Amino acid sequence: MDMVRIGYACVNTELPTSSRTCRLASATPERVIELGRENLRALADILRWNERHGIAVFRISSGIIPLASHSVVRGIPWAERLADDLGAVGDLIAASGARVSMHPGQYTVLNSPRPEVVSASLFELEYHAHLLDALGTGPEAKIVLHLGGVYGDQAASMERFASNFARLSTSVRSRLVLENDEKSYTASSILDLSARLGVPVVFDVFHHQYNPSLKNLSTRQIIQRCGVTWQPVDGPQKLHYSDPWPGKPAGSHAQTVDLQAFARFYDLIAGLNLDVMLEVKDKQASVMKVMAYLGA
DNA sequence: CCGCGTCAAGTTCAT
DNA sequence: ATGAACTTGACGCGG
Repeated sequence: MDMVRIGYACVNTELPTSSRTCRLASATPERVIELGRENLRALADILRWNERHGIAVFRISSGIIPLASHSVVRGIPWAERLADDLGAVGDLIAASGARVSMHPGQYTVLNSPRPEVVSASLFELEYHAHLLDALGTGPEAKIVLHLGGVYGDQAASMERFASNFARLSTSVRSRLVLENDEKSYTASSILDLSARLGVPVVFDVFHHQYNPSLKNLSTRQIIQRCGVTWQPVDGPQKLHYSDPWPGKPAGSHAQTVDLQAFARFYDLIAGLNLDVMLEVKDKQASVMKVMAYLGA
Protein backbone atom coordinates (compact mmCIF):
# COMPACT_ATOMS: atom_id res chain seq x y z
CA MET A 1 0.00 0.00 0.00
CA ASP A 2 1.49 3.15 -1.20
CA MET A 3 1.84 6.06 1.17
CA VAL A 4 1.72 8.55 -1.68
CA ARG A 5 -1.06 8.30 -4.25
CA ILE A 6 -1.08 10.47 -7.36
CA GLY A 7 -4.03 11.70 -9.37
CA TYR A 8 -5.25 14.18 -11.97
CA ALA A 9 -8.09 16.58 -12.63
CA CYS A 10 -11.32 16.34 -14.59
CA VAL A 11 -10.20 15.12 -18.01
CA ASN A 12 -8.61 11.97 -19.40
CA THR A 13 -7.04 12.93 -22.71
CA GLU A 14 -7.10 9.35 -23.99
CA LEU A 15 -10.86 9.03 -23.62
CA PRO A 16 -13.72 10.88 -25.34
CA THR A 17 -14.60 14.16 -23.68
CA SER A 18 -16.28 14.09 -20.29
CA SER A 19 -17.60 17.61 -20.41
CA ARG A 20 -20.60 18.14 -22.62
CA THR A 21 -22.33 21.39 -21.82
CA CYS A 22 -24.76 23.88 -23.32
CA ARG A 23 -25.44 27.57 -23.50
CA LEU A 24 -27.70 29.17 -20.94
CA ALA A 25 -30.13 29.96 -23.76
CA SER A 26 -30.49 26.26 -24.57
CA ALA A 27 -30.56 24.95 -21.00
CA THR A 28 -33.94 23.24 -21.00
CA PRO A 29 -34.61 20.57 -18.38
CA GLU A 30 -34.44 17.77 -20.97
CA ARG A 31 -31.19 19.11 -22.37
CA VAL A 32 -29.52 19.44 -18.99
CA ILE A 33 -30.60 15.96 -17.90
CA GLU A 34 -29.37 14.40 -21.14
CA LEU A 35 -25.99 16.15 -20.94
CA GLY A 36 -25.70 15.19 -17.29
CA ARG A 37 -26.34 11.58 -18.24
CA GLU A 38 -23.62 11.66 -20.91
CA ASN A 39 -21.18 13.32 -18.52
CA LEU A 40 -21.84 10.73 -15.81
CA ARG A 41 -21.28 7.88 -18.26
CA ALA A 42 -18.04 9.47 -19.43
CA LEU A 43 -17.04 9.86 -15.77
CA ALA A 44 -17.72 6.15 -15.25
CA ASP A 45 -15.42 5.40 -18.19
CA ILE A 46 -12.66 7.52 -16.64
CA LEU A 47 -13.04 5.83 -13.25
CA ARG A 48 -12.80 2.39 -14.90
CA TRP A 49 -9.73 3.54 -16.83
CA ASN A 50 -8.19 4.83 -13.60
CA GLU A 51 -8.79 1.56 -11.80
CA ARG A 52 -7.25 -0.42 -14.67
CA HIS A 53 -4.17 1.81 -14.51
CA GLY A 54 -3.83 1.91 -10.76
CA ILE A 55 -4.78 5.58 -10.35
CA ALA A 56 -6.81 6.15 -7.19
CA VAL A 57 -7.03 9.94 -6.98
CA PHE A 58 -9.30 11.94 -9.29
CA ARG A 59 -10.99 15.34 -9.38
CA ILE A 60 -14.53 15.30 -10.77
CA SER A 61 -15.32 18.18 -13.12
CA SER A 62 -17.69 20.83 -11.80
CA GLY A 63 -19.49 20.71 -15.13
CA ILE A 64 -21.13 17.28 -14.75
CA ILE A 65 -24.53 18.92 -14.48
CA PRO A 66 -24.24 21.91 -16.84
CA LEU A 67 -24.98 25.29 -15.25
CA ALA A 68 -26.25 23.43 -12.20
CA SER A 69 -26.24 26.34 -9.76
CA HIS A 70 -27.75 28.88 -12.16
CA SER A 71 -31.27 29.99 -11.27
CA VAL A 72 -32.57 28.63 -14.59
CA VAL A 73 -31.27 25.11 -13.86
CA ARG A 74 -31.45 25.00 -10.07
CA GLY A 75 -34.97 23.59 -9.89
CA ILE A 76 -34.34 20.68 -12.25
CA PRO A 77 -34.50 17.43 -10.22
CA TRP A 78 -31.35 15.96 -11.75
CA ALA A 79 -30.54 13.79 -8.74
CA GLU A 80 -33.81 11.88 -9.10
CA ARG A 81 -33.81 11.81 -12.88
CA LEU A 82 -30.23 10.54 -13.00
CA ALA A 83 -30.39 8.27 -9.97
CA ASP A 84 -29.34 5.19 -11.97
CA ASP A 85 -26.27 6.80 -13.50
CA LEU A 86 -25.30 8.51 -10.25
CA GLY A 87 -25.62 5.16 -8.50
CA ALA A 88 -23.47 3.45 -11.11
CA VAL A 89 -20.69 6.03 -10.68
CA GLY A 90 -21.05 5.81 -6.90
CA ASP A 91 -20.68 2.04 -7.05
CA LEU A 92 -17.52 2.39 -9.14
CA ILE A 93 -16.03 4.82 -6.64
CA ALA A 94 -16.85 2.56 -3.72
CA ALA A 95 -15.69 -0.65 -5.41
CA SER A 96 -12.40 0.80 -6.66
CA GLY A 97 -11.64 2.73 -3.50
CA ALA A 98 -11.13 5.90 -5.54
CA ARG A 99 -10.53 9.19 -3.73
CA VAL A 100 -12.62 11.79 -5.53
CA SER A 101 -12.82 15.52 -4.98
CA MET A 102 -14.15 18.62 -6.69
CA HIS A 103 -12.84 22.16 -7.14
CA PRO A 104 -15.30 24.99 -7.89
CA GLY A 105 -14.07 27.59 -10.32
CA GLN A 106 -12.82 31.13 -10.07
CA TYR A 107 -16.36 32.51 -9.92
CA THR A 108 -17.05 30.95 -6.55
CA VAL A 109 -16.02 33.69 -4.14
CA LEU A 110 -17.50 33.12 -0.73
CA ASN A 111 -15.96 36.24 0.79
CA SER A 112 -17.04 38.80 -1.81
CA PRO A 113 -18.47 42.07 -0.47
CA ARG A 114 -21.17 41.74 -3.14
CA PRO A 115 -24.19 39.84 -1.76
CA GLU A 116 -25.18 38.48 -5.18
CA VAL A 117 -21.69 36.98 -5.63
CA VAL A 118 -21.90 35.34 -2.20
CA SER A 119 -25.37 34.02 -2.96
CA ALA A 120 -24.21 32.49 -6.26
CA SER A 121 -21.23 30.98 -4.45
CA LEU A 122 -23.45 29.40 -1.80
CA PHE A 123 -25.58 27.79 -4.53
CA GLU A 124 -22.48 26.59 -6.35
CA LEU A 125 -21.00 24.99 -3.23
CA GLU A 126 -24.31 23.33 -2.39
CA TYR A 127 -24.44 21.88 -5.90
CA HIS A 128 -20.97 20.37 -5.46
CA ALA A 129 -21.97 18.77 -2.16
CA HIS A 130 -25.27 17.58 -3.61
CA LEU A 131 -23.44 15.78 -6.40
CA LEU A 132 -20.94 14.19 -4.02
CA ASP A 133 -23.83 13.18 -1.73
CA ALA A 134 -25.70 11.69 -4.69
CA LEU A 135 -22.62 9.60 -5.48
CA GLY A 136 -22.80 8.15 -1.99
CA THR A 137 -19.43 9.55 -0.94
CA GLY A 138 -18.59 10.67 2.57
CA PRO A 139 -16.72 13.69 3.95
CA GLU A 140 -13.42 12.33 2.59
CA ALA A 141 -14.66 13.43 -0.86
CA LYS A 142 -13.49 17.01 -0.57
CA ILE A 143 -14.55 20.31 -2.13
CA VAL A 144 -11.38 22.35 -2.57
CA LEU A 145 -11.81 26.12 -2.44
CA HIS A 146 -9.64 29.20 -2.47
CA LEU A 147 -10.33 31.77 0.19
CA GLY A 148 -11.26 34.46 -2.31
CA GLY A 149 -10.54 38.15 -2.80
CA VAL A 150 -8.80 40.66 -0.57
CA TYR A 151 -10.57 43.93 -1.49
CA GLY A 152 -7.87 45.98 0.14
CA ASP A 153 -8.42 44.53 3.61
CA GLN A 154 -7.33 40.95 4.14
CA ALA A 155 -8.43 40.67 7.78
CA ALA A 156 -11.95 41.87 7.00
CA SER A 157 -12.10 39.58 3.97
CA MET A 158 -11.15 36.57 6.07
CA GLU A 159 -13.78 37.61 8.56
CA ARG A 160 -16.40 37.68 5.79
CA PHE A 161 -15.35 34.20 4.73
CA ALA A 162 -15.89 32.92 8.27
CA SER A 163 -19.36 34.42 8.56
CA ASN A 164 -20.46 33.13 5.14
CA PHE A 165 -19.00 29.69 5.90
CA ALA A 166 -21.54 29.45 8.70
CA ARG A 167 -24.33 29.79 6.12
CA LEU A 168 -23.33 26.55 4.37
CA SER A 169 -25.04 23.19 4.87
CA THR A 170 -23.48 20.50 7.05
CA SER A 171 -22.58 18.53 3.92
CA VAL A 172 -20.58 21.40 2.41
CA ARG A 173 -18.92 22.26 5.72
CA SER A 174 -17.88 18.63 6.26
CA ARG A 175 -16.33 18.50 2.78
CA LEU A 176 -14.77 21.95 2.39
CA VAL A 177 -10.99 22.28 2.39
CA LEU A 178 -9.05 25.51 1.84
CA GLU A 179 -6.14 25.97 -0.54
CA ASN A 180 -3.42 28.63 -0.58
CA ASP A 181 -3.29 30.69 -3.77
CA GLU A 182 -0.46 32.28 -5.74
CA LYS A 183 -1.42 35.91 -5.20
CA SER A 184 -3.27 36.70 -2.01
CA TYR A 185 -3.66 34.05 0.66
CA THR A 186 -0.51 32.28 1.79
CA ALA A 187 -0.34 28.90 3.47
CA SER A 188 0.09 30.81 6.72
CA SER A 189 -3.17 32.78 6.26
CA ILE A 190 -5.01 29.63 5.25
CA LEU A 191 -3.75 27.82 8.35
CA ASP A 192 -4.97 30.69 10.53
CA LEU A 193 -8.48 30.48 9.14
CA SER A 194 -8.36 26.68 9.20
CA ALA A 195 -7.68 26.70 12.92
CA ARG A 196 -10.69 28.88 13.45
CA LEU A 197 -13.15 27.00 11.22
CA GLY A 198 -11.85 23.47 11.73
CA VAL A 199 -11.38 23.04 8.00
CA PRO A 200 -8.42 21.08 6.56
CA VAL A 201 -5.77 22.78 4.41
CA VAL A 202 -4.72 21.70 0.92
CA PHE A 203 -1.14 22.84 0.44
CA ASP A 204 -0.36 23.87 -3.13
CA VAL A 205 3.39 23.62 -3.61
CA PHE A 206 3.39 25.67 -6.81
CA HIS A 207 1.33 28.54 -5.38
CA HIS A 208 3.54 28.54 -2.31
CA GLN A 209 6.60 29.20 -4.48
CA TYR A 210 4.98 32.35 -5.89
CA ASN A 211 3.40 33.41 -2.61
CA PRO A 212 5.58 32.06 0.19
CA SER A 213 5.09 32.26 3.94
CA LEU A 214 6.29 30.53 7.13
CA LYS A 215 9.84 31.11 6.01
CA ASN A 216 11.30 29.67 9.18
CA LEU A 217 9.84 26.28 8.27
CA SER A 218 10.97 23.86 5.58
CA THR A 219 8.47 22.86 2.89
CA ARG A 220 8.24 19.46 4.51
CA GLN A 221 7.45 21.06 7.86
CA ILE A 222 4.74 23.20 6.28
CA ILE A 223 3.22 20.10 4.68
CA GLN A 224 3.27 18.40 8.07
CA ARG A 225 1.66 21.40 9.70
CA CYS A 226 -1.11 21.28 7.08
CA GLY A 227 -1.34 17.54 7.76
CA VAL A 228 -2.39 18.22 11.34
CA THR A 229 -5.55 19.91 10.04
CA TRP A 230 -6.72 16.59 8.54
CA GLN A 231 -8.76 14.34 10.84
CA PRO A 232 -9.32 10.63 10.16
CA VAL A 233 -12.84 11.38 8.87
CA ASP A 234 -11.32 13.70 6.23
CA GLY A 235 -9.32 10.92 4.58
CA PRO A 236 -5.62 11.18 3.64
CA GLN A 237 -4.14 14.67 3.44
CA LYS A 238 -4.42 16.17 -0.04
CA LEU A 239 -1.79 18.29 -1.74
CA HIS A 240 -1.51 20.03 -5.13
CA TYR A 241 1.60 19.82 -7.25
CA SER A 242 2.44 21.40 -10.60
CA ASP A 243 5.25 22.97 -12.60
CA PRO A 244 5.30 26.39 -14.25
CA TRP A 245 4.93 26.65 -18.01
CA PRO A 246 8.19 28.31 -19.08
CA GLY A 247 7.63 31.55 -20.95
CA LYS A 248 3.99 31.80 -19.93
CA PRO A 249 2.73 34.22 -17.25
CA ALA A 250 3.46 33.22 -13.67
CA GLY A 251 0.86 30.81 -12.41
CA SER A 252 0.15 28.94 -15.61
CA HIS A 253 0.47 25.19 -15.39
CA ALA A 254 2.98 23.20 -17.41
CA GLN A 255 2.12 20.98 -20.34
CA THR A 256 3.62 17.96 -18.63
CA VAL A 257 5.31 17.10 -15.35
CA ASP A 258 9.05 17.69 -14.99
CA LEU A 259 10.34 14.36 -13.69
CA GLN A 260 13.54 15.82 -12.27
CA ALA A 261 11.65 18.41 -10.28
CA PHE A 262 9.08 15.88 -9.17
CA ALA A 263 11.79 13.50 -7.99
CA ARG A 264 13.22 16.26 -5.79
CA PHE A 265 9.76 16.95 -4.42
CA TYR A 266 9.17 13.25 -3.84
CA ASP A 267 12.31 12.99 -1.72
CA LEU A 268 11.01 15.86 0.34
CA ILE A 269 7.73 14.10 1.16
CA ALA A 270 9.27 10.68 1.79
CA GLY A 271 7.32 8.72 4.39
CA LEU A 272 4.30 11.04 4.47
CA ASN A 273 0.80 9.76 3.75
CA LEU A 274 -0.47 12.00 0.94
CA ASP A 275 -2.87 12.17 -1.98
CA VAL A 276 -1.13 14.33 -4.56
CA MET A 277 -3.12 16.07 -7.26
CA LEU A 278 -0.99 16.73 -10.33
CA GLU A 279 -2.13 19.87 -12.13
CA VAL A 280 -0.73 19.64 -15.65
CA LYS A 281 -2.22 19.91 -19.10
CA ASP A 282 -1.54 16.35 -20.18
CA LYS A 283 -3.45 14.91 -17.21
CA GLN A 284 -3.29 11.11 -16.83
CA ALA A 285 -0.20 10.94 -19.05
CA SER A 286 1.85 12.75 -16.41
CA VAL A 287 0.48 10.54 -13.65
CA MET A 288 1.51 7.45 -15.61
CA LYS A 289 4.90 9.01 -16.29
CA VAL A 290 5.50 9.69 -12.61
CA MET A 291 4.25 6.28 -11.50
CA ALA A 292 6.51 4.56 -14.02
CA TYR A 293 9.44 6.68 -12.86
CA LEU A 294 8.82 5.95 -9.18
CA GLY A 295 8.23 2.26 -9.82
CA ALA A 296 11.49 1.96 -11.74
C1' DC B 1 -19.81 20.43 -42.78
C1' DC B 2 -16.33 23.37 -40.93
C1' DG B 3 -14.27 27.59 -38.91
C1' DC B 4 -14.18 30.38 -35.34
C1' DG B 5 -16.42 33.82 -32.14
C1' DT B 6 -18.43 33.22 -28.01
C1' DC B 7 -19.90 31.40 -23.67
C1' DA B 8 -23.16 32.21 -16.29
C1' DA B 9 -20.23 34.00 -13.28
C1' DG B 10 -15.07 37.26 -10.11
C1' DT B 11 -10.79 39.15 -8.91
C1' DT B 12 -6.16 40.32 -9.49
C1' DC B 13 -2.08 41.58 -11.78
C1' DA B 14 1.05 42.50 -15.83
C1' DT B 15 1.30 44.72 -20.03
C1' DA C 1 -7.91 49.57 -21.18
C1' DT C 2 -6.99 44.93 -22.25
C1' DG C 3 -5.76 40.23 -21.62
C1' DA C 4 -4.73 36.32 -19.03
C1' DA C 5 -4.46 33.49 -15.09
C1' DC C 6 -7.41 30.15 -12.30
C1' DT C 7 -10.40 23.36 -11.84
C1' DT C 8 -12.17 22.21 -17.54
C1' DG C 9 -12.73 23.61 -24.33
C1' DA C 10 -17.27 22.90 -26.27
C1' DC C 11 -21.35 25.15 -28.36
C1' DG C 12 -23.62 26.76 -32.14
C1' DC C 13 -24.01 30.42 -35.63
C1' DG C 14 -22.90 31.68 -40.23
C1' DG C 15 -20.87 30.62 -44.40
